[in-house]
Amino acid sequence: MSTLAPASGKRATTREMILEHAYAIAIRDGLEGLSIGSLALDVGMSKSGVFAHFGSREDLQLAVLELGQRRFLEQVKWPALQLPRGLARLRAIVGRWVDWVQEYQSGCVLQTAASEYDGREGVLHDAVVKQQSGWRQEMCRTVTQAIDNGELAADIEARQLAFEINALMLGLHHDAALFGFDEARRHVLAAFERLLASCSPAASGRNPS
Amino acid sequence: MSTLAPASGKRATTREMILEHAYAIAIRDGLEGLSIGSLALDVGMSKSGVFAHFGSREDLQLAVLELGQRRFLEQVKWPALQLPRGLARLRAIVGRWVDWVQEYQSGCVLQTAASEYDGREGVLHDAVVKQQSGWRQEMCRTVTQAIDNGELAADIEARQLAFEINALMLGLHHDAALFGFDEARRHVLAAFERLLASCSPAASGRNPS
DNA sequence: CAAAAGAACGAACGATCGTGCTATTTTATG
DNA sequence: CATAAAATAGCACGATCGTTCGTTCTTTTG
Repeated sequence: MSTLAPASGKRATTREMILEHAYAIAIRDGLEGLSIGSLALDVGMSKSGVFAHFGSREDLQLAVLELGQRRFLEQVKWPALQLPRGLARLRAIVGRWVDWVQEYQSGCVLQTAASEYDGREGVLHDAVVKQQSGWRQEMCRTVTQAIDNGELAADIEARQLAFEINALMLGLHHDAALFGFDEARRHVLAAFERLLASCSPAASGRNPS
Repeated sequence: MSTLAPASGKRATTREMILEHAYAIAIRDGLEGLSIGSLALDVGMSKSGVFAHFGSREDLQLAVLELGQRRFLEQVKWPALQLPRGLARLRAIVGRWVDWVQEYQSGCVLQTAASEYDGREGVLHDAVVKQQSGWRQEMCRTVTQAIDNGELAADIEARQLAFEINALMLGLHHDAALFGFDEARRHVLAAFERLLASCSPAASGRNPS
């Protein structure tokens, strides 16, 4: 029992190493474009060796999707949680979200998966819906906290504002990939600031109803 | 030369019939999920019979993409052109665009293709970029005409507003597919109206700079 | 060091992929 | 109706797909 193995055991170690490569492939080619053969070639193992670590291709895809979600939360959510609830946290989330899109410009696994599996049914579809609706709910919660703080107008519909912010990030992703990141970021940040201004409790104008 | 053949010849006729089926498949499975074998099974022909109508799979995908673009323009752009230039036309475009998303809820070929080929290079990537940037430019032009008409504030950046409208439609597509169309439409229309209001020349507030 | 356990390999499977080639059938022409 | 031309079918190819199975190599355990 003098296991010098790195705490997690060899099995888990190589599994994570494989997942890392799979994640990189999925960023470029999507979860549907991820094949066990090319993955094995990439990690320098045999097909069956790679396959043995996941019961099936579907389980591999699921694992990659979960890795993407974990990365997203680590990079966007957790750091923002250190800021006080409300507007400050909302700004931090959006800022880090923009950085996230910049890092994975040519394909965030979560958004790619969303458009790959939104029409089909199956385990992956369910996982995508769960992931997307969960994150949306967290965005709603943060917006609600900003309202409770009095930092956003009281008559704001949290779901409406969360939808609009999400749409802006989709637009960022789309434009960054096709036309270039810099201008897309300018557009997103300008739109977000104007959106917040129109939601300010001092604003006399219309709010996202 | 007593051709009773329907004007376009048999070749073109069956080609269009095949394209129709390919379009339907691409809506569900994307252009990458479109295979000649399954398409042949769908139209009730042999693989080689279908293949002969397009020089390659890539040309088939290109043809489907072009069909999608033609459909989009027919359903969204052309009808809106009958309205006077400016704000009325912009509203018509957005309205018909929403209807378009409703019709092809589980996958507009254009958006699917955009997310499939934004990271790769090749003929399809180029076609997608050309299509997307062309349409964006048309949106910019309509916005500019509304400004020239005095229906939108003079200091509005057309590219910014066009980006925001496109982002809203991406959000509609995303939410409609994952969470249901009706609420997504509510969100989009509310956001669009608020966006227009904030761009009104009478508005004292900030505009999309 | 020997024995048991685990991890990776290599080969093969049936299927499907896109793409050629050659018949055969269907259509249009004189 | 005969004949040329076009459209489709049929077959096969090399590749790759996900998956299974038995063997070999490596690691851990007693």
